[in-house]
Amino acid sequence: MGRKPCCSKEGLKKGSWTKKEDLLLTEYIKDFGEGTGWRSLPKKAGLLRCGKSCRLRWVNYLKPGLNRGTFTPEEDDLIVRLYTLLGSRWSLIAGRMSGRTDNDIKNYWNTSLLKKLKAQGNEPRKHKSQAKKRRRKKEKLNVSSQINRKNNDENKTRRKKEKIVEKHNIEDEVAANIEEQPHTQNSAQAVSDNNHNFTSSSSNQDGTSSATSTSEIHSSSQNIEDQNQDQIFEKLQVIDELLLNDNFLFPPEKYIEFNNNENHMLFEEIYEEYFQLVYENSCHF
DNA sequence: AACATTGACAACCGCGTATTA
DNA sequence: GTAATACGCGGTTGTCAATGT
Repeated sequence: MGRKPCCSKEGLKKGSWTKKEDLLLTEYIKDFGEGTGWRSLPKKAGLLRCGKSCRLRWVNYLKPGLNRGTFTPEEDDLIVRLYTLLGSRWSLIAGRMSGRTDNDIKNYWNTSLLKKLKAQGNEPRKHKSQAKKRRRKKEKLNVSSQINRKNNDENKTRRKKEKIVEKHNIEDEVAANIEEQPHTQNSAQAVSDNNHNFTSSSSNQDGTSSATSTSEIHSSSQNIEDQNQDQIFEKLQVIDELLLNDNFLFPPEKYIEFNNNENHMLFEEIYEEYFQLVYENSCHF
């Protein structure tokens, strides 16, 4: 049952990579490609490293096409905006920045950019830690019995289905509104001018936030005050999936309305900001 | 010159999810 | 369907050079 046993870590080298190791890894990948499995790569390439370490070294340092130069002001701006929208989803952010790795951006953010922003008084609102979210999720699971776990799995399947339905709803609604709604001028600039107004102005006093899709907005006037920030991120993830779907073309006029109990803010602005960023800088289109 | 501090970045660790037998 | 394993991600730590005292 299961895969063959994992190799022991005993005897494997740790710490900084030598030029010789870099060469061995580069040569191996040049000859056999990346898709041969990181687990078995070190042995085949003659390296005393674990596959994980090899992958990291390749992805963050040796891979051709990496931009290891200093970050430009334009890149700074892009990182700040994407962080505001996506939080510390570094891989997502890196995916929209040509030649930059998630590790690079994360390091730059933690060591330089954040300090720079703090000094300017523009510190973005801190997003929920992804790791903490995971831990909370795990704690819940630990409390659960086997039956609850099973229920969790069932719920997971159900949520997956719901997400697909929601995704389709957003596509339909957004498409239906292309011709109905005029394109908001300079909304991206407005968002930019307000700095992180997506996360700040949309937050309630108790720290909660609310969001909704166009289908919800147009179909009812239900109160969404109790929807929390996680749901906003889920919406953004849906948008993200849509954006990354080659078969789905996203005209800039499409919008999703955003709402909360304090003020009314069009999700369109957020989306448009996001869309503009992706258009200007993405390697995915 | 010696030591302390800071900054930058490489690398590791733990975890969740996907994949596989 | 289940458990073991592989992979990828985010958070954190370690290391080393530059700078300050």
